[in-house]
Amino acid sequence: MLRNSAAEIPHDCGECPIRHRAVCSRCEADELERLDQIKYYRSFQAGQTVIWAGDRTDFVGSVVTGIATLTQTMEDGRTQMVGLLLPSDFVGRPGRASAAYDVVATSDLVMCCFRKKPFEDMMAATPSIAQRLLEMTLDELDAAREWMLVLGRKTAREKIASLLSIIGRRNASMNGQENTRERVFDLPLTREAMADYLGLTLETVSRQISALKRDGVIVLEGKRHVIVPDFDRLLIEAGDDCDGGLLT
Amino acid sequence: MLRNSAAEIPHDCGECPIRHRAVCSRCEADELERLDQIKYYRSFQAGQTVIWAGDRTDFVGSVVTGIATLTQTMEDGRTQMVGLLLPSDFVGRPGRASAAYDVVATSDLVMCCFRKKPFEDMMAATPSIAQRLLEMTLDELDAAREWMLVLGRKTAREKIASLLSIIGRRNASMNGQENTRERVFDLPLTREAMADYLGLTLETVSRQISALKRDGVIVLEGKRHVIVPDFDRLLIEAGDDCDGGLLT
DNA sequence: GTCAAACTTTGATTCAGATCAATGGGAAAG
DNA sequence: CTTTCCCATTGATCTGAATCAAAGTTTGAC
Repeated sequence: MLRNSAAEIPHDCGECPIRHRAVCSRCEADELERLDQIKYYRSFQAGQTVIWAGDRTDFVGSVVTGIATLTQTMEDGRTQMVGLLLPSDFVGRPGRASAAYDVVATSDLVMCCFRKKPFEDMMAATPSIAQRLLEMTLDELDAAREWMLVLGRKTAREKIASLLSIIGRRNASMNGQENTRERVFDLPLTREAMADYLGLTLETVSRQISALKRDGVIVLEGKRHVIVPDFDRLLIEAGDDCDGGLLT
Repeated sequence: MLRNSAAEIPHDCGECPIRHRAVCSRCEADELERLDQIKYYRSFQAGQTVIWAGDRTDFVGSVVTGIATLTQTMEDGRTQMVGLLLPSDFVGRPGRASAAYDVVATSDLVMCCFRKKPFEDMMAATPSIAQRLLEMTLDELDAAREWMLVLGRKTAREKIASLLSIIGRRNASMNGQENTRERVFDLPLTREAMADYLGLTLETVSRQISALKRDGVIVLEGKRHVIVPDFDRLLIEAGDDCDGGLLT
């Protein structure tokens, strides 16, 4: 059963953990105040579907804490993940009536939602929101295009190494532990979810993770806790340029 | 040798073939006039590289006529196309100093370019441009995500059928011949370019096109001219919903 | 007209990853 | 403590697409 824990959630934008990265990050105090009037928090449990593809949606919003996935499914059941939503990522498309993809909570999840119509109105009147959303959308487009290279041209081993390096990188940028040779993080995804992300089967994911472990590229503690002794080595395994690719 | 045929290009926005679809489509007369002052046309011959990945770029712009591709290349030479640029599509990213991808003219190409700094300034001051660019970027993101499903989960035959259906659809929407059972168009890409788009080899592309021809899904006249007797049949071969997917 | 270059098709063989099939934990429920 | 369920690993086999190889076709240059 759904237990809505909105009461435990901080409602003050000043203390919001994604205040400086989300769609509202460029808002002034008065703009935040107006956003505050149309916002509300929603909690989801791990495994819950947040939005069904094709459904009408009456809200957009930001991931505050937790992780969600954006997934596309074919009639015969084949599925492809098309986005991984981490804290501060935006969900929904202003100007569109129905959802294009399934959104599923991978961990327990808290979202800061805005009623759609008021948000659209506010966006039209508030350049700082529209500008930030454009910037975030362009970043997502770049990520999607990098992912197209992974899906289209990389081997299974390179795909796994690519996914690990992306998670390792995003994790480091949140903890401020960049530029360290060793990196440690938890995998937020099951083997099956990784397979859906990478266009592989879960068996192949498992085999390639075992292979990377055997070759000393990674060390596993349990199923989810990953230690990368030499991050550059991982990037080489991913087929990436060592300098970390295109983003600056 | 490069022959710049700018003299033959219409400079009047009122007669521009992409006036109603490009990034400037929502501009008023006075805004167009200001854009006019920072715009210039450039022509490229088929095969010419418009922008090299990593290069500093001092312009952004729109494809006016012709077709270009957006391509990513790994050190060992594997390449993946990550975008197909048709008339009205936008090239370049405001706010970024260097190009992330190679842009190559697939046919003879005319672009309407804006010097970057003035364009960025104007975007900040002109909501109609920023709004339209956001809309176009969201559309591209949707297209990229649909492509991720194609790359990650579809078979070679489905990939070819998907590409043909996308070209057939975009072509129909430009000629206003929607809703016809039969559709006719020219392939704007070589077999190799199709392979780069689909994450296949050119041999597999050739084989699957031959197979679709043998099975009567398509009729070929020459190498490039395609007749699709029953477009719904093609969509089924592509593994898509017959209703044409998510866009409305 | 011949020739060269670029593009395309088709065939034979190989191989990476899918599929089919057990087996192995670990955590929560009883 | 045992059972159950979910997730993960590992093995055996199969197959779709890659790779290697050779012609065929079209176009434009000379």
